[in-house]
Amino acid sequence: MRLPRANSREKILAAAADVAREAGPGSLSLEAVASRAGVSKGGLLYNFPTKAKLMQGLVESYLSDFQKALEERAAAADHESVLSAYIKLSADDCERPKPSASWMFSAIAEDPDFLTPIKAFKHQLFERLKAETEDLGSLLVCFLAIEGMRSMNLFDSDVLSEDERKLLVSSLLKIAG
Amino acid sequence: MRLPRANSREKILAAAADVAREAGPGSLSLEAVASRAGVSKGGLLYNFPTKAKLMQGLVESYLSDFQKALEERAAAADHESVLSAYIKLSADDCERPKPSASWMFSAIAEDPDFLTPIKAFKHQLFERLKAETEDLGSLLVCFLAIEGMRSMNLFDSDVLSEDERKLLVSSLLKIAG
DNA sequence: CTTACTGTACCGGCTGGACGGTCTTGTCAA
DNA sequence: TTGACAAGACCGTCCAGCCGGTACAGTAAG
Repeated sequence: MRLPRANSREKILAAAADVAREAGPGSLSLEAVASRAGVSKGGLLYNFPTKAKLMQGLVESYLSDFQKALEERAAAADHESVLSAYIKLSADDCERPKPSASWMFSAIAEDPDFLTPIKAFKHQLFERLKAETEDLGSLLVCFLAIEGMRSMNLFDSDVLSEDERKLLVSSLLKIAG
Repeated sequence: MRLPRANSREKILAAAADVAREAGPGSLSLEAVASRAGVSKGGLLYNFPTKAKLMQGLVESYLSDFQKALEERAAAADHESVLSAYIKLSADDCERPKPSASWMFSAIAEDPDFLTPIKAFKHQLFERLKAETEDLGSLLVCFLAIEGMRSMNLFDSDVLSEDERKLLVSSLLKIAG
């Protein structure tokens, strides 16, 4: 029934993220992903020969999406710092009530090393921000606070109210200068 | 070989945390925990009738340990705020290179609801801090930055150097007032 | 135009193994 | 004797990975 013109890879990746978010990270099985993506298990394995490759694909697409979004924001208003762009981007990401990256937990359970590229990316981003910021203390506070915001969103922990998050973002932007 | 009076429960809990940390959160099986704790599978199931109960035990002991440590610190120097105590406690916790709570990933994979008590605890802590702090903006930044520090430690992400972490902590303490 | 070949994309059943949980039997200390 | 385990066999379930098909698409010879 060869579907006309669908990029199966992206469909599968999106389906995997959906399954992890909705059924829980522990329910991210190949069959669940295949069924969700409207693809047979064989078709899934054709695109991703192993579960590890699927996880890797998830990480890579996550990272490239993030980098693209960050670059776009940083380029759009070149008078503002990368740090500000990062703050705003993260705030927008965390606006969405449901965590979009629950699959990360599945990846960690599979093998903690899957997160290595993400760590490397963060390290690189941090170095980039250091080069642009004069006050290291402020940068540290901002960077870690964003990290905290992202982690809370990831853990689906709604400790902060809407207003509080807005206040947080504005405080961070002020600190960032 | 019945050992005299060793509290098996705690031994098992500690073993579970060790297994998750060393073999990865995905390798936290009952057999692995039992073997690590020097206990038979039957013995483990005697103490924790089900895996869910084991996870629950992990969460509860984590929370009670944390609360105890926080209370001790806050009481030791009653001239300092709870926020300062929380900052210092978290800094000390993150000093240890290896994350001590990888089991959390296992718990999430098993069932995300296991984290509910932890979320509730954090919410409660946040409310307590709000009552004590006059500047909500500063509190938010501090609270989230600590969250970020803890999450980085949890994910075993060593983006910050030793010096940077110290600078961060002193910056936070300054913001906390 | 047709037939035959080839490669791509995908289907779906199968299996071997791991895991959680149960149950039975044995053992030792209080 | 009884409570707190030890030891491990056993079962049902689930799942990743493999494999043998299948339905096209493109190409190219005849």
